[in-house]
Amino acid sequence: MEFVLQYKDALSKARAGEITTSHGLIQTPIFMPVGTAAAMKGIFHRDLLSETSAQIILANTYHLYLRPGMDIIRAAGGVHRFCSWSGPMLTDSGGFQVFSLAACRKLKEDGCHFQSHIDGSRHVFTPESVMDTERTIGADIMMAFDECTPGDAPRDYAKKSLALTERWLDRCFNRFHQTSPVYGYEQSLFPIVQGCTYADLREQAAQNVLQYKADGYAIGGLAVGEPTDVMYSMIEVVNAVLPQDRPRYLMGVGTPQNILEGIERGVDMFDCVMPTRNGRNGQLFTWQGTINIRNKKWENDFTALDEFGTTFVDKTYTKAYLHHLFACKELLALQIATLHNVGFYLELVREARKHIINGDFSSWKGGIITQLGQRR
RNA sequence: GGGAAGAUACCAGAGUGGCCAAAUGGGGCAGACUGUAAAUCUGCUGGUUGUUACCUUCGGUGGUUCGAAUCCAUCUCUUCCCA
Repeated sequence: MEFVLQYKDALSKARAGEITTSHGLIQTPIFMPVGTAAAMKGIFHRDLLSETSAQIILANTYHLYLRPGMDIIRAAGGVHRFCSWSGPMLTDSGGFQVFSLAACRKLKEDGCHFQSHIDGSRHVFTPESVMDTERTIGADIMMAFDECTPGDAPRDYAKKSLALTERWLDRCFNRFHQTSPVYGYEQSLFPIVQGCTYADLREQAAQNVLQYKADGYAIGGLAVGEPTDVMYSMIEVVNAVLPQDRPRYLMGVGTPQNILEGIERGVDMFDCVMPTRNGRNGQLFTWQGTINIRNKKWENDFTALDEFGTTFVDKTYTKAYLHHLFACKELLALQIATLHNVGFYLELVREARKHIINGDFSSWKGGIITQLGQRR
């Protein structure tokens, strides 16, 4: 994997660059749609490509490990072939499930002991086993196995948690270097900076990951309960330490506003379930802010779904029609809303990149934030 | 013509003397959702009022009772069964 930093904004930390992977180019800043089980809920990969111009998508180690299991992925020839996506892919390690499935797991020094949310069966995820699993899945970018620390963790816990993540990180890189790609193309491993909401822990964590000379670096453990302003300041602390010549990935973020603020602070890559999940729940992201298409006010609005939208659904369908589809719980509603939202997110980062290159990112961003609404 | 059951809030449907402004679904209205246990979850859904409180409601009318959606009488309507 290679990263070329192409443009740097004069008035902010915003950057535009290009990542080269074995499965193609990624122009940054980029948003990566989340397809946890190697599927974008409600969108054909074909449409993801042709309608939203998605350049890289996510899948999840924990979920793919449980279903369909590594035997099937290996037999399929890796995740790209299995799900028919020929572009770049990234796998999260299961570190987020340490957080989101806290109710069914025990953290130990060796790793995380999960009890499957599907059938209750027990599975131990160690840094080594996760590296092996991510090798088998075969994504272009593998994430280190970490503990995603809750945003409201007290300092003592955050410190202990970070220390565990750092010991695991060392084991991840050891295993990563001891093993080879299964399918012949290169894979990269990104470490994840934790440290919760404590600036000194974040800075120390950022310093610590530098030793691995990774192809890219991630900022994790944000947008997990802490105030948004705190998230922004943590990004600043970490990005001040991370190298300029490697991509920075802010994990799990976020709202359109969060993404613009992240870009302004030097983040290159984002992922979030928000456009897909919220879309399925009737929330549409637009340049005028979010709308809840289930609200009665759209019942007789026969204007285009989104006159500024870039996907075919935006001009093909009306707000009234999508409102109706949600009221009837039609499957088509989920497809339309999801495609629209993912299309919007990718248009958002394309525009950001364009304005970074044009040299007017800051003023453009200010205007857009006003348009979207300051909230969140 | 004879017999039986029933009428409850937008709909369906519990309740069968006080704890009932009335369970539960559905529908409706709004909100939440950030490395996906999520096509999910939460709140509200007679009126006025600040969660206290009061007022008007359980087919109509009239009773019994300290007190009625609940008991009695009667009327109207609905459904089913037998001819």
